[in-house]
Amino acid sequence: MQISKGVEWAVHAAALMVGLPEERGLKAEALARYHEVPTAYMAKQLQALSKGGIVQSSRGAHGGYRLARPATDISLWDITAAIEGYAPAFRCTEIRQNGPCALARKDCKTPCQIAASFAAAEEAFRDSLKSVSLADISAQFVAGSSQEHLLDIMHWVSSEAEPLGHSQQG
Amino acid sequence: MQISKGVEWAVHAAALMVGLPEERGLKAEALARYHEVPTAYMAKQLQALSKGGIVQSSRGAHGGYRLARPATDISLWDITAAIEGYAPAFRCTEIRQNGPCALARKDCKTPCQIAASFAAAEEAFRDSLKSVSLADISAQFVAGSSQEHLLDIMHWVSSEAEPLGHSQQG
DNA sequence: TGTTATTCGGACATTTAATATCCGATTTAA
DNA sequence: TTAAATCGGATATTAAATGTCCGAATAACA
Repeated sequence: MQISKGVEWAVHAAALMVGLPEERGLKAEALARYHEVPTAYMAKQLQALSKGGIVQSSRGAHGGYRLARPATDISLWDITAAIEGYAPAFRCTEIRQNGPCALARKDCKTPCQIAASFAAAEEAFRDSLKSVSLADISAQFVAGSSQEHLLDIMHWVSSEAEPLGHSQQG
Repeated sequence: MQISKGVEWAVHAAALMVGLPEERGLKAEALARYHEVPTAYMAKQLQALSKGGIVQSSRGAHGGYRLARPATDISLWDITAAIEGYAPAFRCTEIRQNGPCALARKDCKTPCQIAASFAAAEEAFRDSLKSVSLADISAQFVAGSSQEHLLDIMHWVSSEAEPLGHSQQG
């Protein structure tokens, strides 16, 4: 029951993109460098975010990534699902249909109590993550940081942010 | 983000043990055979349950397993934790302390908003599983099953359940 | 009381998934 | 048209989950 390390990186990277000016983006290498993580693997997470519609990407010279929609419309669950997929963590293999007291397939239309209980727990997990947006994360971060540190970040972002080309392909 | 298959087996096995008469147990091989799963791997899960204090074990001839305490006092979370461990699924690697805008270690006494949000989601997951006991699972199962099937199971259990020895070691 | 059959417990392979990396496809700007 | 730059998918490597085996310990029986 491990959440991929890529989720952590993806959320941090997405949170950094909240502060990007209009029509500007950050390339994968810069996003990796900001947190000192391996560039190629960071790039892989960004590809997943792109496929999931969380970020827009631009290729070629002066390419990069930026959020595909307002930070208020991106939840932590959206990012987690984009990286980890939507498959439930608890996999019911229907072993109740096995063995000397096996249940017939026709009597297994509804999930067993065990599978249902885990599904409910996972729903509670999802709902909790859905209730937190990138905008929330960003706002709390700003509120809890010194002006010095915030200026430091703004300076770095504006020095790295490039005006994107026009081929933004989701 | 996968929950081990062993958790499914362990919960089903534990649910079967709810119906055991006093002072009787089921051996690992029988518990594996009941659901047609590999004996050695089922045994491994039972060892984890034993270490976690969920079941009592007896070795030697006529040995076996039985629940270590009332089914009302064993939650799905207890079983999940015994198999998967208590480590949180989201691992914060403190990457906020890396890179050109790194935070100083002394400013990282409290977890970041991202780690805190995932911790809250996991707590919701745990709380949901804690609210379901083995007794609940068993009761719902009985309520939803035909008398024919229930008799079938009772017959199998009483034919397999052995009177345990006196070396019950937790 | 010793012996033997039986069962649990931990150490040991194998397979799958997560982690990390590289090179080609595509686009922009000059 | 060319060349530089960046994303995207295919490819290695490592860690974890899955599956198996044999020794340690116990109880029944002679």
